[in-house]
Amino acid sequence: MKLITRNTDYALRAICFIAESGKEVVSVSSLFEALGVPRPFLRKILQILHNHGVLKSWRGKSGGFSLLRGPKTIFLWDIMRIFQGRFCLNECFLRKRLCPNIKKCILRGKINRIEKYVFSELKEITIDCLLGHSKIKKIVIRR
Amino acid sequence: MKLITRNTDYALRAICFIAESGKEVVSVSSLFEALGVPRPFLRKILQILHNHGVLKSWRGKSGGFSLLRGPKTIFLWDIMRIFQGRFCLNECFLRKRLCPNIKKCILRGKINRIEKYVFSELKEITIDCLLGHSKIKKIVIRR
DNA sequence: GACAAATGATACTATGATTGTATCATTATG
DNA sequence: CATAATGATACAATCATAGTATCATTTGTC
Repeated sequence: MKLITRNTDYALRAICFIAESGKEVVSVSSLFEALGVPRPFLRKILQILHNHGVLKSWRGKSGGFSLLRGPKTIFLWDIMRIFQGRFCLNECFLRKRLCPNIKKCILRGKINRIEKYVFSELKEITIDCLLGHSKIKKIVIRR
Repeated sequence: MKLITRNTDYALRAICFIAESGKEVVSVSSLFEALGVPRPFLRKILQILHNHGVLKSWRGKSGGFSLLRGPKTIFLWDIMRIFQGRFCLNECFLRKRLCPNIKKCILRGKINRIEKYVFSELKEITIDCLLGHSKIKKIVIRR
């Protein structure tokens, strides 16, 4: 079980790369070469990020994508929400129906406590947290 | 994303029911009636629990399953391991290969910290924790 | 001993989410 | 006006989870 799915992961790699590239606009081509993420999949992911107001896009020749906001104001949590929907560690179903015991369930309470902690930790993480911040502007593929 | 999958969930329900039933041996039939879990699936789950030394089984007419150990010595963690394998919130893959950046990855470190906490919380939970412990021995369907 | 009711073992199927591909339309640059 | 980029969107593959089916074996009861 993964906390972060592949598309969120790829999105993060792409955003970090754009943030660290120092360029105004980064094309799918250069992202593809740098990250090794499947090209059409990467494209789709970038378009979704654009549609959700994370990236700015530039169409036409020498077009590409750039960040709409600074790395300190882009949160991992938001990216996860975009690709993974509502976060929930509990799935209280019994044969596709809500479990009839949901109110009394002791385990549910315990999982919810854990979930709360995980939430709060994840919510702290920004793209800026994930960058290398090395003085030498070396491009590094990172998650 | 679920912390606990359906089969683990059903296994827990079954174990709790057996623990609370007060009977020596509980058949799949009675578990099925009480829990509403798909019968053949339930059977499979119980057999797996038996093979992993969680349940004792009694073959032949009026057979069934019983707990091999007391509820205080059966851990949620063990049941999860049986059905969900090794617990891991990180999946550091890039196109089916281990991500080349795995050592420097900052996100990885953060997820691992969260994982550690989740581990430690889950490891505390025993079947006994999940039981109702009401004086009146009322059978309740619970997770 | 025959039958019925239980589990043992195991192979198969269905479903759904994730992951990825393909294609055509549109836009901007040189 | 050709080319290289994104926009939109439908389609396909893969995989894990969830669930089913079947035959063999064991045991209690009449």
